[in-house]
Amino acid sequence: MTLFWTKGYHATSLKDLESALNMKPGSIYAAFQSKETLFRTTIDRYAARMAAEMQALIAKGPSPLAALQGHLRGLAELRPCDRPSTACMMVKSLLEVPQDGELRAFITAHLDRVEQGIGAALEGAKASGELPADADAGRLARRIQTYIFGLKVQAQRETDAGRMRELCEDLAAEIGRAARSRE
Amino acid sequence: MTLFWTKGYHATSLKDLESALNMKPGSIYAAFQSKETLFRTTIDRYAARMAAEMQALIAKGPSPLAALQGHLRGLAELRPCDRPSTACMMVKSLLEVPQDGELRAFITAHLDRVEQGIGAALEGAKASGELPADADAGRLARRIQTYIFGLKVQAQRETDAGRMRELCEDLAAEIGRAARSRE
DNA sequence: AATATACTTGAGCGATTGCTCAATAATGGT
DNA sequence: ACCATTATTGAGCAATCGCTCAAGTATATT
Repeated sequence: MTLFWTKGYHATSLKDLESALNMKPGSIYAAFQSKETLFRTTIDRYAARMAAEMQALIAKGPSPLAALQGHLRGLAELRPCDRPSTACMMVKSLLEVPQDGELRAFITAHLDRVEQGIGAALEGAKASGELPADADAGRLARRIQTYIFGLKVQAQRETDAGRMRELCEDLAAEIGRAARSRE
Repeated sequence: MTLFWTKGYHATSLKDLESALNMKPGSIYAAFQSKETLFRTTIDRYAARMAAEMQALIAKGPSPLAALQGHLRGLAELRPCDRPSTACMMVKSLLEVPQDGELRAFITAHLDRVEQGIGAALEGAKASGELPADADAGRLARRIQTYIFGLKVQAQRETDAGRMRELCEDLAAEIGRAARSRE
């Protein structure tokens, strides 16, 4: 996963995978049927972790909205040393994979699931009164996901930690404002 | 450019380039010294066009801020048939290229320039009173660029045109609100 | 201990990668 | 019309790509 995450699908060779997995080509092809299938499996695992983290985050936080705001603020602390890459593997893969291929559909399906996860959390926020009853949870969810995408791209190039913190703060605050006024 | 834009750097082979440029390998290596140099040249050209479009947009619009808002709304109309890809070639390349390489620095430098272009336009907005005099132009510029990044990623997966329009509208409106209140 | 089953090995396949270079064609100056 | 210069050609290089498979090694069953 680290390999695909950092180098991307095309730039990761089987030699890379052999040494990382400590397996010879034959074993790799016995376990996974092809490089693409292995990649797909990796994406699955990554998506599952992503969804679980999101779930845990929302469950642990004081409230769904506060948790999501906290998540956005947390993106300021992304450091290349902690994780393989500050970028989202899903977004990297989305942009790398051919437009009309099945891999593309596979990835977008996962992103849809994450978006719906956020949406479900926001529905919960509506039920508890944190969000107005007439708020459009799906629309706000899409917006939050867009913020996350944008922030993780920025994290790839931003060198100044302070500015990154400002940016995350701005977007987190923005979510709060958007939630207060009805959409 | 179309090739690198749609397929990405690694997935574009010299055979692809040969047929697209209608040149044999020798000529390509006489004109550009390597695939990477050709890619770099392409990025340069793309960045120049990007900057020029941005400049033209701001010059043509009723005001800098309105022009930027209009640009965000315009992202809803991105269609794969118009341009090679709805994604930004710069962002695609940023995510594909190795973290510490010189190509990375090359791309981030271009993105910095675009950000500063937006910042300069916002300074103009301050001068004309469209933006409060104490507003942080650079900070807002970074935010707008982040929105653009996020929206162009979303454009890669969003199938529903209406939802995309909503999203762009939300972010465009948000820029207006952020500009009105001081940062 | 013998046998059946499952997993691993690594040499090497054909195809493709980015790229070179001697030979050839086109161009421009006089 | 001539030659010097510049540009193009395309066969093909070494290296690498993703991948296969017969042979070998470990594990489980009896």
